[in-house]
Amino acid sequence: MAVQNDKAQSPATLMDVAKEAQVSIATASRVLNGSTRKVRNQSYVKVMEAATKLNYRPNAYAQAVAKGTAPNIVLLVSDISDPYFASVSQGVVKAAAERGISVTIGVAATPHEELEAVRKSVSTRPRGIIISESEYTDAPERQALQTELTQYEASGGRAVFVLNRNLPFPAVDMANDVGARAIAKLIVDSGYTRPAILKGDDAHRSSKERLAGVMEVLDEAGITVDPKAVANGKFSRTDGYAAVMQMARSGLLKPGEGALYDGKGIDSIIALNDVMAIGAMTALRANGIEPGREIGVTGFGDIPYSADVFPPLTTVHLPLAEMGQAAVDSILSNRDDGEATGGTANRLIYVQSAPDVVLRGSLPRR
Amino acid sequence: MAVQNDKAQSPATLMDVAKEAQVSIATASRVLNGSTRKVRNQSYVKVMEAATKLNYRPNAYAQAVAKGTAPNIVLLVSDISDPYFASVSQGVVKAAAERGISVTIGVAATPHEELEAVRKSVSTRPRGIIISESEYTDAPERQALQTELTQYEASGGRAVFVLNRNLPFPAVDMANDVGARAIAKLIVDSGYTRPAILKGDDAHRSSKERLAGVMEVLDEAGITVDPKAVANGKFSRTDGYAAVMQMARSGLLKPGEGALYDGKGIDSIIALNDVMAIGAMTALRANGIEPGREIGVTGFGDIPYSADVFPPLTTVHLPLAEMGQAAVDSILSNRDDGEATGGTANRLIYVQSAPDVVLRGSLPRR
DNA sequence: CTGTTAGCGCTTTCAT
DNA sequence: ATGAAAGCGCTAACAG
Repeated sequence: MAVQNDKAQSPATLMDVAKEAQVSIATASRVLNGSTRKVRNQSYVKVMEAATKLNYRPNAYAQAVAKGTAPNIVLLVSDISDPYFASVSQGVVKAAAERGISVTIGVAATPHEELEAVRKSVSTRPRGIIISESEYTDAPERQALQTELTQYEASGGRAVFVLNRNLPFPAVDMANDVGARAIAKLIVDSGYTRPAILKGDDAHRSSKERLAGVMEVLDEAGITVDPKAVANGKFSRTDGYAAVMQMARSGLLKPGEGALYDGKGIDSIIALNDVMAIGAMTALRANGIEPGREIGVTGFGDIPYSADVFPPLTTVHLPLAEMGQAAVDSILSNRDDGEATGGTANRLIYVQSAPDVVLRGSLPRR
Repeated sequence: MAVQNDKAQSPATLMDVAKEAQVSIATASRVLNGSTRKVRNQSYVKVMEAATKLNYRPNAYAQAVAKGTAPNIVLLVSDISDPYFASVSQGVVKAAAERGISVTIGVAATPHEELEAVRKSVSTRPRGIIISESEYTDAPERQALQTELTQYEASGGRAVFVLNRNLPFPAVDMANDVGARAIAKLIVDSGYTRPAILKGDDAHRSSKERLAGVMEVLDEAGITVDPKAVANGKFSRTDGYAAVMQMARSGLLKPGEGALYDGKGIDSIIALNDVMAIGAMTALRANGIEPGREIGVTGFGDIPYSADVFPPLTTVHLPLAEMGQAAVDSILSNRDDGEATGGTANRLIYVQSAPDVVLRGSLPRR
């Protein structure tokens, strides 16, 4: 019976390589990792050969400890499987990969989880922390989060919010209000007069801004939104679906029966988010109502699949992936560039493209 | 003018805490991180207070170096924004988080990138590497990848494939053939006789298995698939769309004109993957054909949004998130449990639920 | 160009 | 129960 020799065999270390190549460990380090190589060609070759032979892989953690930082950033989202976050993540991962930086994705759905996630992240001393969270601007954890991030920045890290900045840190932002006004204008111009609105939590920054923009235009147009036609929810497919089902159950959807708009029912649904809009469309169908025909629907975000539902969703285009990239760029940018403008704290990072309306089939002219 | 004191201020270290609490660094370590705490209550309190006061956060890298491993696993996908991967990722992240493990997500779209990603991952000495890649079972990198992973396993790591294992390592698998036969049977039983098939690359394992299952049933039913009605592509929305557009351009879609099935055209589309099916439906519409009415459509996977397209997609349900969880479980499971069954190499990890067909509107009876 | 030698922050025997 | 000290694998001065 063989000796217990199938134990885990640890990977070759720099020292192993140095020995094999008969050079000092410092030299080995220089050729294998160091930047400006000032090594004799002969040693270089010897080290490379030894490394290959031993299948050497540097220990990233040891490097990180020795250097003080590691080439990685962490991205916090509330749900990776939400197409919105998926698109942002894609941009983040791509931009990071191009710079040789890896990204750790953490999921945090509640303010509490978020705080915990940030704490854990800080332990990892990343170059930056991107928070692409979507809920709650005012939670009890808010203060603790701010403290944590401030501390983190003081130690050289960079915190960046994406689209829903609710604390004094740099943030990638888009003109939510502009997009909201555009979509509302389209509603008005297309002849709709009795909209329902599907919004997010009032503490949700983006939702609030979009709502404000929409209301402004509606007001100007002399359209009064029936309070009963404004539904709350999270920015999720499920809540969009639920909101419409609720309206249906209350008999608020059908003209005549409904108490909405003096019994005339709604003629459109303005969802402040694409997935809500998609959920709403499905719910409409579940009630025998053809979305886009009987009731116009609009979204916000232009996630990839908004073009594949039927009728295809008219929505506001947000450059999701670019926003993710911008966040990474911001983290990796020169650390002192905020000095001149009074610190980095409140810097807003705008992505080039504007939030334009994408016209598709879900909102035909009346 | 103040001294340059706004420099990055490094976070408190264990030593700082120890000093502050007036105990040894070892004691501090024990209360803050060590498992079985055998520390006097008094010291415990002192250390905790000091840690809080100094806002101590352990340096994860230093811990990793000292311990030899770190609590993290890496997940490789080819595209996070694909709902399929997003769902799997969700399961992975969730399961990992429950065990206090963080997951680093890497994106690798080509075999080459994949190999590079694995190499980089290994540097990070993770507990495990999950590969949820979808293309190419035979690429030149294949051998190198196997070597790399074998080495990795030898050093105590765990490699796990998800659904598309193409190398001798453990894999989370589902009975693709069973699902495929079921969907094909449904096609036949529903009265369809002239299907088009949208498949992935022939080197793609899942695609191959599904195709085989479908063909088997079709054969049994005496249905001969017109070769021109079989389209290749990647498992992507875009390729599904493109495949159908291509058929349309070639005049293969419409009865009479088409050369398919003796000029009678296809009556259904069997996509071996949901996103392809969704792309195909949109393409059908772009050609004035109503999916689900004129031409039946089926998918495979049951991604979240397959219920939101119209008509809702009839597809094979795959427990995506559960598969991700299973991969994590496998990595974290006892390392020696494979011994009895002749090693861990070829172990297949089946997830409980079966690949059942989900009946929705896209495939009405004829 | 290359080797020596301190650390980096933390864990973990080994004594006490 | 607690402290001293030896690493973990690697980088970065600092001398040659």
